[in-house]
Amino acid sequence: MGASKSESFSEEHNEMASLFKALSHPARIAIVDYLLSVETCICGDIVNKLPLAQPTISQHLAALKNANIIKGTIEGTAICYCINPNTINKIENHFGMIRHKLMNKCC
Amino acid sequence: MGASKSESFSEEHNEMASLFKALSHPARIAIVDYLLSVETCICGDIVNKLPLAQPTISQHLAALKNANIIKGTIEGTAICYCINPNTINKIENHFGMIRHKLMNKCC
DNA sequence: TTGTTTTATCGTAATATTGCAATATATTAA
DNA sequence: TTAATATATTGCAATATTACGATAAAACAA
Repeated sequence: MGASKSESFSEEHNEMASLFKALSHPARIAIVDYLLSVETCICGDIVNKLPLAQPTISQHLAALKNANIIKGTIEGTAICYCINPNTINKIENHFGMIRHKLMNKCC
Repeated sequence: MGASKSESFSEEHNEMASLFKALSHPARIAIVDYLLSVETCICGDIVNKLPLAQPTISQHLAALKNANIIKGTIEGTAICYCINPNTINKIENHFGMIRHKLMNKCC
């Protein structure tokens, strides 16, 4: 007891839940927001933008990277993180499906 | 240590994170999916559709209701849950913003 | 009233997340 | 090589989530 019974749910439901879980922390929303606000795919100064220690931010970045929401490429000693548009598309499609099904209902 | 430093982030970032957190469990995705699949806003048989005990489902429903993703109206001894389109709109708008910002970038 | 049905809450155990200091790793510069 | 810089990992404590049995609460039926 205590552990999530993810085996009991469909792969698609688990996948969407994982994507939303990756976005379920304000620091990770802020990271995505920051990555969208800079002209180029800017790197490690995320640490200076958030009120969290470097290891904590590294973990949040790893969570976003693990969910394929961002991707990072090594650039010298720094790493250049940027949004992965494919994953954004996937989430948008999910809500497109919800929107479509909602239109056929009253509520 | 351990607790989320939500005070340190903007209200909007916290709000979006809360919405995504409400959707970050496969059971809750499945509940939303089920509510979208039935013609009318059907009620308590969600319990029979998911491999979870009734108290657990009640908690998941409460989490969705608390995030304003679903709303429930008392219907005799049953409760009729259905999707709240306003909250779906809010999330869609967030991704609309992301989409808009992404278009002005290369990555 | 009593019994039935439906949903919510309590209590508790198992597990997961969050945050950070300390440390490790990797790349560049000198 | 050594030093400096940038990011990742480890280890641990605090907190949060998940799940369910037991029980409570609310609405209706008889």
